[in-house]
Amino acid sequence: MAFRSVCQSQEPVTIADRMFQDLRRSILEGGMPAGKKISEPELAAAYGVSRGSLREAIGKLENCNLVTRRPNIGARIISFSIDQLMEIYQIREAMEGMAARLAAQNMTEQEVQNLQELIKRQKSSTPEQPENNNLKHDPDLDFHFCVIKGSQNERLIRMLCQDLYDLVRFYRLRLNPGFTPKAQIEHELIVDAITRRDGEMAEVLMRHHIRASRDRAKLQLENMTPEELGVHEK
Amino acid sequence: MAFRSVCQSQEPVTIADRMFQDLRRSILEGGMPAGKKISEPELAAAYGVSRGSLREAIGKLENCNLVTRRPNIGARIISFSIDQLMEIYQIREAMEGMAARLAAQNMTEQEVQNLQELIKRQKSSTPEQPENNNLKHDPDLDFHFCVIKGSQNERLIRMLCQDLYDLVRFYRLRLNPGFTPKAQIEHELIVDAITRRDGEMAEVLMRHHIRASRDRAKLQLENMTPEELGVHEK
DNA sequence: AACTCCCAAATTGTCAACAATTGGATGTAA
DNA sequence: TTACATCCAATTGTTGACAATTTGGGAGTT
Repeated sequence: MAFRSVCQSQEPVTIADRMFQDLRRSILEGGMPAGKKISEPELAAAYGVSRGSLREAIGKLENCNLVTRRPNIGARIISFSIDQLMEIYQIREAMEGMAARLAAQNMTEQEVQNLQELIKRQKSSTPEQPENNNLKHDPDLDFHFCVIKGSQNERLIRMLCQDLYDLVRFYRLRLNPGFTPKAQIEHELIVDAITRRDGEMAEVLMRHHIRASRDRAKLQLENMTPEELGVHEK
Repeated sequence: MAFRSVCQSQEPVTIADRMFQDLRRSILEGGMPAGKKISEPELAAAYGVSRGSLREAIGKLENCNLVTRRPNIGARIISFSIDQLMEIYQIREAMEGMAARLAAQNMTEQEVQNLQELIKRQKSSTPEQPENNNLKHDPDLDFHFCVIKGSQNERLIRMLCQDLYDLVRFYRLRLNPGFTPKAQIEHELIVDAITRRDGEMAEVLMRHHIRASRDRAKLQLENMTPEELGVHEK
C-alpha cells in the first residue's frame, strides 16, 4: 500500500544500491539541503564506504533527477526552481492523463475496488496532519500511484513512479501543499469515471485535476519567501 | 539540424563519457545484437579502457533504457518486444501531444518558419531510400524532434529526446518503417495547426498521428518473422 | 586598488588488484 | 536416467592508490 513498497521494493543487494537508497531517502526527506554540493571523500567517509561505490550511487541519483553532475567539477543536489516545478506539472498532466485513460480500460475489478476503498478511507480520515513529512503516507500520492499502476503500462509506471515522482516528492516536502477538500472531490470524480470504464472522461478529469493542483501550487508559491522555499547557496 | 547535434551535443570530456557515446551509437546502429549479454572484461579490452570506466558507461546506458542490469549477474542489451513497442507508442502519444500543444503556444516565429521549411523540404525530396540506416537523417524523427524542442519545456525535451527516443531508434532500425505519404500529410496538418497557434488542434492531430503510426507498425509486425526482427538468444 | 600569473591543495577521474557471487561441470546416490 | 550436492572457473562488486583537473589564494606588476 505504501508508495515505496511497490515502486522501490527490491532489497539493496549491493553496497552501491544501499547507498543509493539511503541518499535518495535523505534527499527526499530533507536531510540534505537543496543545492548543496556533494563531497565524495566526505560522504564516503561518513557512510563508511569506498568512493567507487559512492560514485555509482551518485550516478543513479543523477538518473532520478535528484542530483546534477558536471565532469571534473562534481555533483550537487538539485535546487528548487518554480519554473521546473511548473514543467513537471505539464508533464504529469499529459502522462497521468493517459494513465487514467488506460486505468479505466485495463484495471481489474479488484483494482477498481481497492481504489474505491482507498478514496473512501481518505474521505473519512482526519483532514490535516500538517507535519506528517515522512515518505510513507501521503494521501494524494497514494491515489495517483494507484491510478498509474492501474494503467498496466510498465514503462509508463516506471517513468512516473521511479523518475518523475522523486521530483514531485522533492518539491512537495519543501512546499507542503497539504491535501485540500477540492482535491478530494476531484479524486472522487476520477474514480467514478474509472468505475464506469469511461477512459475518455477519466483522462479529461485527471488532466483537469493536475492543472488545478498546479494553479494551487502557483498561488501558494507567490506568497512564500525564498527562505521558506529552502533556497540555499553553497 | 541533425537529431544528435542538439540532444547529445556535449563533447566527451571523460573516458566513461566517450565509452557511453560509442556504445550507445553501436547499439542504435545495430552493431551490437539485441538481447546480447555484455561481458565487462571483453568489452573493456576491446576498447582499451579499464573496467571501472566501462561500468560507469554501462550505468548510463541503463538509464537510457538501452541496457538492463541485474546485480551479480550482468548487463545485456535490451531485446525486441512488440508489447514494449506498443507501450512506447502510448507514452509518446501523451507526451508528444502535449509537446505539440506547447509548441503551438511557445514556438518563436523563427522556429515555426524552420519547421515549415523542414516539412517542405521533405515533401519534395526523394520519397524512399530504403537503406539509409545511419543515425543522422530520418525525416520523421527530425520532424518530431523539431516539435518537441518547440515546446520549450526543458524536462519534457530531455525525457523524450534523451531517454525515450533512444528506444524509438532502437526499434526503428529493426523495423525500418520507412516514411509513408500518409505520415507526410499528417505532419503537414500538425504544422498548419502550429502555424495558426492552435494548441488544442495541434495536440489532437499529433495524438492521431502517433496512434496511426502505431497501427501501421503493428500491421507491419504481424507480417514479419522473428528472425527478421533480430530476436536472438545468447 | 585592480589585475594577471602561478603554484599548491583539494577534488574528481582512472586504474589494476582483491573479494564475493554466480553458473555450469563433475560426480554420486536413489 | 534423474535428481541432487559439491567444487571450480569465470564474472561481477569493491577497494585503495595513482593521475588529471579544478579551485582558491598569494606574490608580483601596472
